[in-house]
Amino acid sequence: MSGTEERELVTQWRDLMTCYNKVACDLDRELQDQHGLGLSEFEALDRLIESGQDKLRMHELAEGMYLSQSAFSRTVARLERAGLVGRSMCMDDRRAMFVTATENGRARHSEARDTHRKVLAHHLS
Amino acid sequence: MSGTEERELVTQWRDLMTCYNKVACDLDRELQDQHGLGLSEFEALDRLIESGQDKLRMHELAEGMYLSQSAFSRTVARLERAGLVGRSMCMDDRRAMFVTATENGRARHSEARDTHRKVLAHHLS
DNA sequence: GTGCATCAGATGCACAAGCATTAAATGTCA
DNA sequence: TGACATTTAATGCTTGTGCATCTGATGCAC
Repeated sequence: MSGTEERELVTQWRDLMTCYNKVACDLDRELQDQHGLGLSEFEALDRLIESGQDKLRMHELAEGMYLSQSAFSRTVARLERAGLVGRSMCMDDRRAMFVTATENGRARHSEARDTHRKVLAHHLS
Repeated sequence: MSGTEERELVTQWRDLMTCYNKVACDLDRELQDQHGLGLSEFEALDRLIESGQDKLRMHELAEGMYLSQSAFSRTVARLERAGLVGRSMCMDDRRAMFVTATENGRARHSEARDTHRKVLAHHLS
């Protein structure tokens, strides 16, 4: 790997970090201030509702998310504590838990969605 | 904003999150395991050494970094505790602190650099 | 000079993250 | 059936982060 290639790689990575952190930070602040939702909370809620499914297993919802298993588990716990999702047993596999959006959850998501899209539009191309 | 545009925006953002978190997590783990350096620690050390300057003010070094002021302050404190950088008063402006890489700091950076570049090359185009 | 805004950096605090571990249910194979 | 590995999700623990605040030093206007 040449020195020039290295430099480009590092520059690319730094740009990525800067961009990600700017957006994530701004997004988190806006969602928190205006809707009382953290970034990962919104993300989980968003994916749950947009899946079109009434209920999803934890594992299915976690799929494709950027969080570790433990962080995800706690995120859903926070959403549940806030009354935005409900959890129920899965009878087919009693290890698994179903997650469902509550009415409050859908309402909150609907409100927060605009903020989310607006911040993204502002930062990304 | 049309629905299609929205979808693209969200997809773009999710890809960015996924990519960033994969790289950051992997990078942090490798740097930590192999060299006892956290991601931000390496980043600060890297920028300090690559600046070509013998010493930099905290503020100058923080410039362009993705961290908040407090997080950056603590990062340098950790580096100092590890003996990788030194801090000294700036006589021109006694509010400011100079940061300098120590011999140990340069050595550690030199070792870690390869790991860093390798992980980046593996993940980024 | 005095007063006041501003700036550099450190710190108290609350919280979300990852790692390792745990508990219980399920799968597998003899 | 019984023993053992695997999977699903939760939890104890430590640590890094951002926000707000604090302490000093500097700049500026009067």
